[in-house]
Amino acid sequence: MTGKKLIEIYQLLLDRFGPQYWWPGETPFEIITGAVLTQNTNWANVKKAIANLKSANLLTPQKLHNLDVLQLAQLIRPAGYYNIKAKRLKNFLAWLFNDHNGQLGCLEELTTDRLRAELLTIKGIGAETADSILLYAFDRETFVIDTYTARIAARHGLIEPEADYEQLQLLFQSNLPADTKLFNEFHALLVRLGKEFCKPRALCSRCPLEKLPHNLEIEYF
DNA sequence: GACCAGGCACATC
DNA sequence: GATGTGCATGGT
Repeated sequence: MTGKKLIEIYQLLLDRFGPQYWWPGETPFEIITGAVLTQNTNWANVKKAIANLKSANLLTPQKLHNLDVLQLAQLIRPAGYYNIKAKRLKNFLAWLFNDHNGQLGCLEELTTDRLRAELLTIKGIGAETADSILLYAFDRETFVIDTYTARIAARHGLIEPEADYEQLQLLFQSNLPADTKLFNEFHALLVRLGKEFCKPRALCSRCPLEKLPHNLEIEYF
């Protein structure tokens, strides 16, 4: 695997789909909230939950921190898993207020490694959610690995299908220039590709990357 | 009605 | 350490 090849894939996707303008969210806190709500969930459902929070004028760290967890759960219901996600948002806010004065701005002072490590201590924030927050809310040079990215990389023989999160992240981070704009757009484009062409139980048909060596031994992932 | 969606923690072996 | 399971709504 070479950086050149990944860049070629990126350029091909950008030519095909155009810029995706990620992350869809107006503020860092909206991005963080969306990152938790979208766990294993269609973004259309997340939008409804975020719209509920916005129309209730509650989409700030302070207001959600003060809100009863059961009320929060009801507001985010459309996003699914609403009880556990309400708790996860509360866990994030407890950390923010207990350890960082309730100020997202305080997090800017932390190194990326430190911030990532702290995010991962929060129950409900795993590797992908942490990296989404780092890249899209804090503009840190971290490549986000999601289900689509893993599936696409495996099917196109960019990596072994058993590769874990760290190996996948290393693939992208060690073969691309550390550029948040690039990481942002590339990941968004991979999700776009995944949604349209890389379904779990069907081989891609007319995949935009089909000129790449497609590993036909791997039927499903 | 089955399948899928921009995961994660926890139980069990 | 690997594998299985609960969490849940809403669109196709």
